Amino acid sequence: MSPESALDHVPVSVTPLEQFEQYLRRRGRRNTVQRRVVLDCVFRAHDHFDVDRLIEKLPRRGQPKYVSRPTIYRTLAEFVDAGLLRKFELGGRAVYELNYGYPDHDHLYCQGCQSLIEFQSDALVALRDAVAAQHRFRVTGHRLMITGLCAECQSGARRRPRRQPRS
Amino acid sequence: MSPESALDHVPVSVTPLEQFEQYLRRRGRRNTVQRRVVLDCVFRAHDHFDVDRLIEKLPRRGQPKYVSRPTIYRTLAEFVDAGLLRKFELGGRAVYELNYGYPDHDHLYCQGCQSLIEFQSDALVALRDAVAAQHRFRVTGHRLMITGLCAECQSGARRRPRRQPRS
DNA sequence: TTGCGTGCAAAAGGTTTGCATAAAT
DNA sequence: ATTTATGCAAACCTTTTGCACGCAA
Repeated sequence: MSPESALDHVPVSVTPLEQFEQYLRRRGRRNTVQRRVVLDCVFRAHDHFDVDRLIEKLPRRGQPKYVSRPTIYRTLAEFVDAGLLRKFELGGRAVYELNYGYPDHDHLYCQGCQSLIEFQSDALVALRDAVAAQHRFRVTGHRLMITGLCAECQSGARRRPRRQPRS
Repeated sequence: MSPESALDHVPVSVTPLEQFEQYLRRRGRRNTVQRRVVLDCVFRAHDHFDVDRLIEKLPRRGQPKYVSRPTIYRTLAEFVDAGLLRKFELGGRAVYELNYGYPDHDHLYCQGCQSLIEFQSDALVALRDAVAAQHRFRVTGHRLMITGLCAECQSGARRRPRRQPRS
C-alpha cells in the first residue's frame, strides 16, 4: 500500500448529506428542512424506488415533516443533478436508485415479481464502448435491462405481485 | 440445400398483412378498414416512430380513411401482440419499431438530435445470457440503450432538434 | 431584507376506458 | 343477427408549472 492510499480508502469520508450540502452551497441554494427530510429517507434503506414508494415512507399531509409531491419531484431531480441518485424509467414510471459510491450497474427485471436484480459487468462496458467507437459515437452512459423470470418465479407461481405497470 | 429449405427460404412469403390477418383469424377478430390503414402506414417506410409521428402520416379527422387516436393505440398494441412491432419507452413516450423479419437489435440514442441508431451484437446477447445464467434468471428479452452524442452532433451544434423529452 | 423554496391547485402530456353506434362476420 | 370495433369524450396517471406565501441566509 502506498502512503496516499490511506486517504483514498477512508471508507465514507463524505456522506450523501455532506455531498449534497456542498452541491447546494456551490450554487448558492438553500439547505431546507424538506431537502433534508427527503435525503434522509432516500438514504436510509432504499435501493431503488419510485416516487410513490418514497412517499409511503414520508410523513403524510398535516404531519410534522410533511413534504409535498411537487417538492419531492423537484428534490429528486436535484439529487440526480448532484450525482447522488440515478433515474430511469420502467413501465411508464420514473425509478430512482442510489448512485452514492456505487459502481455503475445494470438490471435484471423479473416480470413475475417486478423485482430488480443488479449486476455489474466490465465486459458490458467494454462492449458498449467498442460499439460506440464503431459508430463514432461519444458515450455518456447506457442502460441495459434484461427481462425475464427470476429463479424464484420460475419455480412455483408468481409471488409478491406489486403493481401492474401501465405498458 | 435440403428439399424443405426451398420453402423456408422463400424470402417474404408471409407479408405483415398476411401475418396479421392470420393473427386476427386465429382469435376470431375482425379485419377492419382501420387496422388495414394503420398497418399499411406502419409498414410503408417507418423504422421506429412514436404515436404522434404516425398520426402525422395518417388522414386527419374528417378525411376518408381517418383512424381515431384510441383506435391507433389499440391497434399498435395488437401489432405488438402479433409480433409485428416491438415497443419501448423513451423520454416518457412509447416508441415502436418494426419486428418483421428483423434480427433483434439495440440502439444508440443521440441526446443532441434525438436520433436512434441501430446496432446488432451477438456478443451482447452472449454476455446477456451469461449474466442471466449466473443469476439463474430465464431471459425473455433485453433492451440496451447507449446514450451520448452521434458523430454529427459532436462536430458543430445540435441539428434537427425534434421535441424535448419530458425527463 | 432579499430572494429562493414551498405548498396548493391546476395544467400538461401521454395513454386508457366507458359507452352508444357502426360495421364485420 | 350477433358481436366485435370504432369514435367520442372523458378519465387516468404521472409529472410539471404558476403563483402567493414562508423561510433561509
